[in-house]
Amino acid sequence: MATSQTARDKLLNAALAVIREKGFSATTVDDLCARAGVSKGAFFHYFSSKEAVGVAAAEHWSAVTGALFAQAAYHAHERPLDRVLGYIRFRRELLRGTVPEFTCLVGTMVQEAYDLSPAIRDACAASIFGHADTLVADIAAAMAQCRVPPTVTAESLATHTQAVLQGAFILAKARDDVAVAIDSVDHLERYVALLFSQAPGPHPSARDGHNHHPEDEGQP
Amino acid sequence: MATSQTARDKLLNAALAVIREKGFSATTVDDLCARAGVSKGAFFHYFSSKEAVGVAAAEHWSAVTGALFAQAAYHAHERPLDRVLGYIRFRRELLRGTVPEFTCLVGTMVQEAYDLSPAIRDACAASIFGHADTLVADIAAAMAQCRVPPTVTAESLATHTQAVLQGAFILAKARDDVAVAIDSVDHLERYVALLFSQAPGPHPSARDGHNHHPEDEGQP
DNA sequence: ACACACAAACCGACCAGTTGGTATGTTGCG
DNA sequence: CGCAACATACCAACTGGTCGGTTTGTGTGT
Repeated sequence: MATSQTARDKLLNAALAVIREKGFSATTVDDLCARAGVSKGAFFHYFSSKEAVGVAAAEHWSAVTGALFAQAAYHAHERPLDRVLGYIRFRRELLRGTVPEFTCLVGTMVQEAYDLSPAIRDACAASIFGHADTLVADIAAAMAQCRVPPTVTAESLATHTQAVLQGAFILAKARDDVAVAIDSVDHLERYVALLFSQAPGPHPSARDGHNHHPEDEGQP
Repeated sequence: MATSQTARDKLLNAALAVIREKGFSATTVDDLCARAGVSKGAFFHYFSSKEAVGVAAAEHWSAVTGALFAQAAYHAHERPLDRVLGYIRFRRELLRGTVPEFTCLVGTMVQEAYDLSPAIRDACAASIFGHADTLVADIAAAMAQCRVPPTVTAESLATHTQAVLQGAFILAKARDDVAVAIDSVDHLERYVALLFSQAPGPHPSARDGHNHHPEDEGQP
């Protein structure tokens, strides 16, 4: 119900917005109270400390984004690879509006929380890697249908997609421009397409050596 | 140099360390003074504000890392593609020690500075994209020798490498483990290798390797 | 229907410690 | 001297957090 939104909900939604704009450390609890339109007493009624609202905001972020991706259309593709590529294209479509509107709350927070608060850092890590885990099944299914280099695992490719996205957000913030983020997502899509573009025969890799040129490592 | 290190130098080096650990907003000028072993008066003698030391730290970071990469060995490779891959491998070798020791100062700062200070954000952007620019010539030369998809540009691939690295730092911070960052750099190397290993298109004659280098940047 | 008990939700004034920044020095050297 | 390079003491504003109090909702006995 939008009408019976409790002060806790309002504070949590305010936290998503303000922390994405200013970062966690620069956000004051008065900021959150003002944005939420509640009093300081209400804040400390629901959250024992500023750190606690950081943890709760990360969990709230996981819930909100989890619902968004769960209902997205890319799951409907029949071929696993199309679901993976569909996910990447969906991420690109989300790159709209101002920078704080499409960047990732937990990616922003974890940078500051690394030293500040293990609890917040763990909540952010759970959000990022939990989201990555939702891709693993599709990637693994695609790998079962198509030969990829043997050192590639579904888990590492799933986390790599998150690395590219997080890095794209940083570059977009630096230049204050979405275009650079879109470019990186394009590269990510191209990488996945290339990885899975080899012939689908069940050949155990004979030729598939690691790309080490025998002539390099010469002399500096 | 080490003998006559002025308070400004000590503060700048302290800023590199502390801001990478705690982030910019959570760093106080007293933190910097304590780490540098100087007084607050010295701080405000050299820097007009906390924001000013952020800008100066970003510029100092550019100078330090610029020197590190300028003298690295990967420039010595003859084939441009080997220089590009050598850069990526060099970045992977730098992933050692604790997380705050290998992460990127300006990548950390720009997240917080986006809303806080345009001056800091611009200094961080200059550092990131200035570093990316040092790769463009080698990538362009590699593209001249090998066919890649037509939508790929040297500039966008150069910035993409930075996106992957910045994202890898975030994941490493979240999990407090270097391994996940190394994995992403592996994927980046594989992507570049795949991009430049495509079938050479309609003209196989242009593919025969080290024939003519339009220009060299000999740098022992 | 009504009065009452009781707890959760919420308010806003207040506090002690911290923050960025300043004013006023003191030192050392050409 | 005169000036740059520092140091010390200090301040006004702000910060996270506390505390007593008020409102609102809910169940209960009558």
